[in-house]
Amino acid sequence: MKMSSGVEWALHSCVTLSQSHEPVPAARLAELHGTPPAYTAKHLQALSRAGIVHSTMGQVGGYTLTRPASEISALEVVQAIDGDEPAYRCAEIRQRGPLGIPSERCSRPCAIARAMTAAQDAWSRALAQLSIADLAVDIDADSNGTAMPDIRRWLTTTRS
Amino acid sequence: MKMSSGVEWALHSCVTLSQSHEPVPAARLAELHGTPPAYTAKHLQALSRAGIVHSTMGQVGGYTLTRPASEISALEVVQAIDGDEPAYRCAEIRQRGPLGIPSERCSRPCAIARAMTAAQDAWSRALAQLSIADLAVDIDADSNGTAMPDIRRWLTTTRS
DNA sequence: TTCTCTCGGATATTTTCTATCCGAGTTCAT
DNA sequence: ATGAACTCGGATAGAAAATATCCGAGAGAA
Repeated sequence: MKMSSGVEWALHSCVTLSQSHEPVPAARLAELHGTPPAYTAKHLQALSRAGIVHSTMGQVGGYTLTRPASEISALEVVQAIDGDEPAYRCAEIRQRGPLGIPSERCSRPCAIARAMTAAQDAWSRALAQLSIADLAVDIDADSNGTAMPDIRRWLTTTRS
Repeated sequence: MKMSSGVEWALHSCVTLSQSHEPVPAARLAELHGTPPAYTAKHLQALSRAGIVHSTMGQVGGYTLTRPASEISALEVVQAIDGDEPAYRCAEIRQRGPLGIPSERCSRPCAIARAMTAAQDAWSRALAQLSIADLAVDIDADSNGTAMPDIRRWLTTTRS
């Protein structure tokens, strides 16, 4: 049970985008984060499909957040990249084998599946109550308030 | 982020083993659950390595639980099969790129990694407070009290 | 109108998971 | 005591998924 490495890039990208009201190209995000340009772009496309970022084509195009960073949860980003299907998928073992239970008697999910669903719900709640804006604040605090200004400055001044 | 399908087989196997004080061979568990025999055996070996089940060799050998089912958590079984390393592994993006933070300034983990760790902890807690005995009770209740007696009867009477 | 720069989906490569087989070791019956 | 049958255990192929990449389609600026 491991998460795609793209999740990390996507979350960092969203935090970066929260610092810019102008479109930021995928190649620029990849350069800032030191990640493979083409693969980073692919993950941003997933964010676009999920409605988290908006893509602008053309010469001064790039990606922008579709909503305020405080209204985008970390869970949305994770699900956009890693998929929204639960980690545990019940194969209905209880219906198989010599003691298999007929399906008409299986109205509610298996007890094991219920436990796994409850655990995943706890995981989801923890990420749902955390916004991209919260992450930006935390990252900025870790650097004594220099990280976000540095990003804003780099985005506006530096040109490849 | 998906969990190995062997987790489901392992949990069902542990519930079944909790109904027998005599060793149950891997092939028998596979037959009962309708799962691939060889692959089921491989997962039981993982449980053995984790100290959850004890293997007995020889003609009347098989697997038994090393502890009472009430003292074996679902989390232990999941970690034995799926591995105990966290789903999110921070690649330290904050240290890379033109705005990379020197490693000596990264005493605590990245804010994103902290959030992911907190989410995984919530998930782990939900599974840690659930025992194999609890699962057996729940599964039995779903069948109006017929499932566990049926398993005990099948284990003692049926012979391949 | 032309050109440059952007995103988007289709395409190879690597890694992981799934599934299987055969040998080492142990116990029971003779 | 001996032999035979049954068990687990690790090493071995095959399939699926994730990783990483490239090139074409589309939009805006000059």
